[in-house]
Amino acid sequence: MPRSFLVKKHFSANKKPNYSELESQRVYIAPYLYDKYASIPLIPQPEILSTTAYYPPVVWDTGLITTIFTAEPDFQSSPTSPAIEGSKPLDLSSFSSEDDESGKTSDPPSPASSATEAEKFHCGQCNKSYSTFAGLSKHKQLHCDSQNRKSFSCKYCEKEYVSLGALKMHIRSHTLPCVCKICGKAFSRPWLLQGHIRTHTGEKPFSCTHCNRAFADRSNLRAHLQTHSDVKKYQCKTCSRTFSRMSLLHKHEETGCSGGH
DNA sequence: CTGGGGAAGGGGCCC
DNA sequence: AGGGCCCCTTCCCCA
Repeated sequence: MPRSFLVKKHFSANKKPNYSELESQRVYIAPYLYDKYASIPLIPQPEILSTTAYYPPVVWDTGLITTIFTAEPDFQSSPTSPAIEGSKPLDLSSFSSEDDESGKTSDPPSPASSATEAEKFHCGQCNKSYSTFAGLSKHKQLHCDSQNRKSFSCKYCEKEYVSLGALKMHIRSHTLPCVCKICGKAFSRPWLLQGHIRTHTGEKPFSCTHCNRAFADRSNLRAHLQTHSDVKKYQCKTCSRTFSRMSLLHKHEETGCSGGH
């Protein structure tokens, strides 16, 4: 069943996008998806056009996919993108629940906790460390340099951001420039569209090493891995019962933990 | 009712 | 400085 209820419609009537600075932006297909790279000049759909300039959407169709497959790569595939090598399932054994316990958790990322001797740039305000000056500068701009903080307000909603980049990214959630030609769903970012495309292709590159299941989404695999663990990640403070997902814990708490489970 | 899967949104960090 | 990717989280559906 389509989950269009979760997808903001691209043709909202009260949208009046006119962000000229975003006009020239193109949406790229990430290289790790099809092992090719393409820059796609786009033709806005009539129903989302206004008399003002508009943020051009990506329109997916089979012809586009063909273009992607035949396009000359414009840059090398990112080494930090282990994801998709053809349609070969990925071995995510490193994402076992044990690793999750010792590694990243739902806690906010803590640069200091992963600090190495190379992280020699320290924030005087909060003592966090960064390996590069650029990293420290961005941190200070976002969090610890209040006198330099600026407010970039979204014209579509009440949200404010401390950087133009953050605002631009947020605005995409309003303009939804990435449109699936197959079903018409619109997404804010190319990789969200990529994930969506997998629902059409059936591609599931993330496989569980404990069973034969495979997943289209890494996070879903991570959640699945919890089901193989006796002691799950999310624990009720009242009854100590553990759950594989935070949502299940929340549901457990909301329905009233009796403390005796 | 509960647990798990599918799909998607969005913030933060790294390059 | 900005794009890409990772990760967490949420929501809904279904068995």
